[in-house]
Amino acid sequence: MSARTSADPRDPARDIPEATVARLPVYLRALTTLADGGTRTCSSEELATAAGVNSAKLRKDLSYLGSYGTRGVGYDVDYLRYQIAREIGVTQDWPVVIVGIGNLGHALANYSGFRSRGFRVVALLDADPSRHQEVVAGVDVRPFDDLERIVRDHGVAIGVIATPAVAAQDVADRMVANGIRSILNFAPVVLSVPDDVDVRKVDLSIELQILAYHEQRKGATA
Amino acid sequence: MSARTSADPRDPARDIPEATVARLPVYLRALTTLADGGTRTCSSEELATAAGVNSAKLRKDLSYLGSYGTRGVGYDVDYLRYQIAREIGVTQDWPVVIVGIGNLGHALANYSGFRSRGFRVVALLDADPSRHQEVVAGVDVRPFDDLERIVRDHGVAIGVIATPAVAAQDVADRMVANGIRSILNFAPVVLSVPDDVDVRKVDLSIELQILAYHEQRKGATA
DNA sequence: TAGATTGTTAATCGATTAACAATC
DNA sequence: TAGATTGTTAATCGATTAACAATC
Repeated sequence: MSARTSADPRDPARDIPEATVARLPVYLRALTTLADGGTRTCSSEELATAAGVNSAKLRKDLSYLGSYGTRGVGYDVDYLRYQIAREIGVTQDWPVVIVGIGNLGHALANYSGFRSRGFRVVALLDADPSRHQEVVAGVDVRPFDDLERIVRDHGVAIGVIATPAVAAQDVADRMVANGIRSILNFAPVVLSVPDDVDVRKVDLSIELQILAYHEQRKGATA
Repeated sequence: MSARTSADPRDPARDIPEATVARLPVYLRALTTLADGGTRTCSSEELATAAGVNSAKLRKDLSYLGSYGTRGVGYDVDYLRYQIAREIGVTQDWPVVIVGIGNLGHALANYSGFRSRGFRVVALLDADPSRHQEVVAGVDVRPFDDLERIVRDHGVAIGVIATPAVAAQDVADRMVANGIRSILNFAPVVLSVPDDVDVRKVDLSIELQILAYHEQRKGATA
């Protein structure tokens, strides 16, 4: 009778399928857009359209969280939004550290979407001493060696790697050594980390290559 | 006897599973790293490790392309690299246009990984006239209205959207109107486009939210 | 030949979808 | 009650994996 296999959707230890987890932030954003537009209630059909999925998938996904709609009526936008935010964990504030303040690091530090969605950039780290005078997006750029102190002082659990490829594994090792167990990696390398560390990667040129593959095939059949 | 359902892996019109297509660029990068390090031949086990997958999945993926290994020996690194590059379509050069030259647009324009992987940024477009004097990464920033001419002159098939969310749908509509059928979207909105247009999205805060979900659960069970 | 490693098969697992009973 | 819409079921589809025959 492990908590991991509980069938009760309100059990916080049950597993939500990965594909569903990846879509919850999309639903959250769609609900926020609806709320900003003055919508108080919506059907699964409306929300699905706003999120770019079909309504069967949306309802199936929401069923893993619990039963937050009303049959014959639909969903209360604010209520559902809160439930999803709570499920994801963005009702609390997540301190984040960004390592590597090149063009991409700058863009990330300035990205307002982080703050508005529950993330707070508490430090920007760079190995280059000539950058340690800079202030980016109101945050001081600090030496990479400050990582340990910053993780401890702010309780950082999420690290973002925006360094060149050659530095990324070292940065990841140091993050892991300091207790960070969730890493968002923009460097084009496969990071090797312990099993209990989560790495998500964003690789711009991989995305373009996937598009190129399909584009090439469109040309061939057209 | 449709070409779409051909079983011959060398038939260029057959379908490769999406999950496999998304991993081919990873294999390509791993092979390039191996080649740069002087490796001439590798086993599926070595390549799989370098790419961060298991060897059964790697071999299954490669089997969709053809039979490019030698039993008992492994794969010739350069040969396999060429075959994957050809399959993806990055043996040719893809002209790309980037719209929206904020922090992220700058980072994308300066990203050397595009050029080295078969993509060439032919134009940077921005709606803000005060930016039209700028030169970023050796490319002039032009008015958004130049899109039609640039797509025509350079044969652009891939567009990158790095504008604020409110502008993204308009930009997508204009791209589609000008014949672009592959879009990489960094704006946090669901784009609505015709069926024959491919959209891939990169959403930084969604990636962080997925990490936050898992991080929250780690805390609960630890 | 003996050892090594690919390419393929078949079983399993997870995700998607349509349909509809439950119920507001 | 009649109409609308959710939450769930069950079928289908696609992806992963282990095992191994083929073959260098």
